[in-house]
Formats: sequence, C-alpha cells, structure tokens
Amino acid sequence: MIDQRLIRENPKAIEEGLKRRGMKLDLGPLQVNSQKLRDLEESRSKLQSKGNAIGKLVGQKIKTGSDPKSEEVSKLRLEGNQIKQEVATLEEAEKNISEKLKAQILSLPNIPDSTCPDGKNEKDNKERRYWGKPLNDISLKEHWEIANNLSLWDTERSAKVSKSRFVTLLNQGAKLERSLINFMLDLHCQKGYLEVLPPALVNSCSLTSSGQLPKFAEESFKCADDDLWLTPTAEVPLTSLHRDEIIPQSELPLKYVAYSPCFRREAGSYGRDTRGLIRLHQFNKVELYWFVNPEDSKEALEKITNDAEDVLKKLELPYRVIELCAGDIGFSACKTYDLEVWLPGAKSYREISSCSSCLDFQARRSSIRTKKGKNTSLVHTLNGSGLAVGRTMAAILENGQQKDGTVNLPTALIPYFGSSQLKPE
RNA sequence: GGAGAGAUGGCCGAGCGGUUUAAGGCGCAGCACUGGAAAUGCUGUAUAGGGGCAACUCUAUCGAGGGUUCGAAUCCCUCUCUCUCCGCCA
Repeated sequence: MIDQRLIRENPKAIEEGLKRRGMKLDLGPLQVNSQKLRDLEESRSKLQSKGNAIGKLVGQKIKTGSDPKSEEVSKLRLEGNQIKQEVATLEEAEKNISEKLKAQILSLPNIPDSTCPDGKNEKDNKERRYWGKPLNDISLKEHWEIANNLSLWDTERSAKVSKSRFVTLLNQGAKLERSLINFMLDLHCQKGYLEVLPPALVNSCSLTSSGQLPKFAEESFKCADDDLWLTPTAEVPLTSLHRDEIIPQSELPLKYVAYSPCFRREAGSYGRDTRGLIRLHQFNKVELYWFVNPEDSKEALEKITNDAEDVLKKLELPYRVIELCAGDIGFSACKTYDLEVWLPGAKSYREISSCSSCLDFQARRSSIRTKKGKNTSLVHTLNGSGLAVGRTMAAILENGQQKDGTVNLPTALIPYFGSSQLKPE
C-alpha cells in the first residue's frame, strides 16, 4: 500500500513511478478525497471534544447535587444530543470517503525502485549474471518425456482424480520431490532461517496484506462456504504471521523458510506449458521471507537472492540472474531478481525463483512495525523462492539425463534420495 | 455440530453507567542509594491520526461491528476468536 501522506503531498511522484509500470493514471481525485477525509476527521474530533466536555459537566452537576431534571441540565442534554447528531453525520461522510479511498489505494501497485531498469515487459529485462555450464545437445529430452520413461508420475490418472494441470508423482518421482523439499529446508535452516509450516488455507485479510487481493482474486482458488482461499504462495501466510505486530529491534532481521503447497488458477495461460511440471494448479515451493529494518532492505535483496542461488549451485544446475524491468515486476514488489534455470531438453531458461523487495508496501498493508527508541516505523519485507520444487525436479531430470535413460542426481541430493541415480524399474 | 465460560495495556489482574485521566502487581527503562551489585525508593513506560518550535495538547482504541445514553470497559444486539465438557474424527 502506498503511503496516503505521499498521495496528499506528492501525487506526481507516484504517477511518475507507476508510469514506469505502464500505468497512466491521475491521482488528483485521490488526493482531493484524502485531504477531504482529513478535514472531516479534524472537524469531527473537535466536535467530539465539545461533546465530551458536556458529558463531563453533566456528570459533575449531578454529582454535586443538581437536579437531573433541572432546566440547566436539560439544556446541556439537548446540546449533547445535537452534537451527537452532527458527529453521526460527519462520521457517515467519513465512512463513505474512506471506504472508497481505501479500496482505490489497495489497488495501486508498489512504486518501482529507482534502480529498477526501464522497460515494458519481459523482453526488456536485464541479464545480470550467469552460473554453470549449460548443456547443449540437440538430442537431450524434455523432462516430461524422461518422467514418462522412468514412470515418475501418472498424468492421466491425475486428470481423473482432479483435472488437467494436476500431477500425481509416483515412486522415484514422489521420493525425489520429497528429497528436494527436505534438502532445501535443511540448507536454509543451516544458514539461520527459522522453519515454518504454515496453513494451506488463508483468509481474505491475509491475501490483502501481501497484495493478492483485491486485484487478483481470479488467480486464487476460493472455498465456497468460508472466507478461506488456497494459498497461492507461502508469502501470504508468512506476511500475515506478524500482521498488526510491533517486532522488537532485537529480533530483526527475521528470516523464515517455509515449505508449502501452492495453488494457482493460472487463468489465461491455456495452451501454455501444458505438459510436465512447469505450470500446475498445485505445486510445491520452499519460500524465503525476511522482515528487516528499512535501512537494510537494499542489501537484504542481494542476500536473499544469493541464498536462493545457493540451492541451484548445490544442485549443480546452470542458471542466470535476471533483473526485471519496471514493467514486469509484480504488484507488491519494487525490485525483483528472477533466477532462471537452464533446461537443456527444452533448450531454454525457465524461471525457478523470484526474489523481491517490497519495501514497506506489504508492511503498511499488514501494519507490521518495529520500534527504535520512541519511534515506530514500518519494517521492510522481502521474499524469494528457494526454490519452486516441481521446476527444480524438471531441471534435475533434464540436466542429469544420461544416454542409457538413467538420470544422475547431484551429489548434494544423494543423502536425501538415498541413491545416486534414477533408473527404469 | 451441541452446551457452558471467557476476551481489559508487554504480561497478570481489578473495575460492571459519571474524579477511569483504566486500580494494583509483574516486567522493562531512567534516576537515587552503592566501591560495584542485590534489595529499596522515586520517575517513566501502548497504538493510530490531528495541532504546536517545544513543553504539551485534542480525537479514537478495554476482541470486532452496531445500539441505548448528555455520558459506556461497564447495559442491549450481532459477529469473531479462545478455553472446558459432549458428539464426530486423523
């Protein structure tokens, strides 16, 4: 959420910032309403002050022996009544404006960071660095073919049980997924992350806090009979873990790692990535999430990205780091690095992690603060996938495939999987 | 799902229509005492928004929302959550 003070005092700066996202908007009306709201609040509180004084006076009179039915007291009561009505009128007007205003402000995305490269869409993203040697061999298979050959899953029965874009992993496939989750969690925990296993269903308030609502309701699955949604990412429960809290300085930075299943409708992506593990309605993800002091968030984005990269390095998967341009960053983010893993079968880089700094955008929506001396300030939040597990499995299959149909696993994973390769059974 | 009890500051806990400007305690911070500490004493100790150079001050907040009243932590209604018992259940 953008600071309302900024909307009042410098709406042009916001307009400029959001223009970089490709949004053309006029914040004039918002500015006017925000000011109007403040003026209403001021006159109401003055009126209330007057009303409070009358209330006290009546109490005093009665206590000191005045007749409650005396003309003097009746007059005060009448005046109190009038004030009450005036206050009610003002409150009504306030409510009208503030509800509208809040809805509009909640729909505004974060302002891109000044260091965020210019650009309209993914074509304008900047490659920042490469790691590893990408395999290039025309004969290499795509991961879904390898998974079929090794019977790692059952796609047809999955569609029977649920529908398309759901997967049932079997045998070595199921075990590999589990090994990856454990490996990732352990790796991050060794670096000082606190492990969290959050609820898979979250309420509307939580989705609003992290930025999925109100704009992206159609992206998530909603339970029909409850105010509950399937988590699209662990970022949602992790943000709300500290909603309406003041985190003591001594606890910052707070670094969480959470495994969670993630559920997304993937509306509008019909026909894309229909095969395999790349785009599913349900997938597993290990998520990194930081709460930091505002002055530390810049550095923290580099660190959280490095922590995500480390998973790829340990798994010996070649990747590149992309810095997203202002037109391509997500709703809540002000700056984002995507990690893209090399898929030699598909012969392309695919996003496997997205690491973002949200500054105080989510913290303001969720009212998460810290206290320094007498001053409270909003914390900054960062999130990064560490990593998307299904896509990691796809990368391991494609990068480790051998001519004889087996798949060699990265050394770091062997203790978790209990064997050094996948082979036909 | 049924029945009952409850929700008050960082924590415990009193208050059940008008000096509540939320008692008292614990915790925490500062000061005093001390060679240093303990103990003791004093002072301070919520959040948001507004006004003021500042000391300070105004408004709101006692789970949430509504109502009664000149005046609500206190009375009434609705909802949410927690606990206990019963039912069901991994």
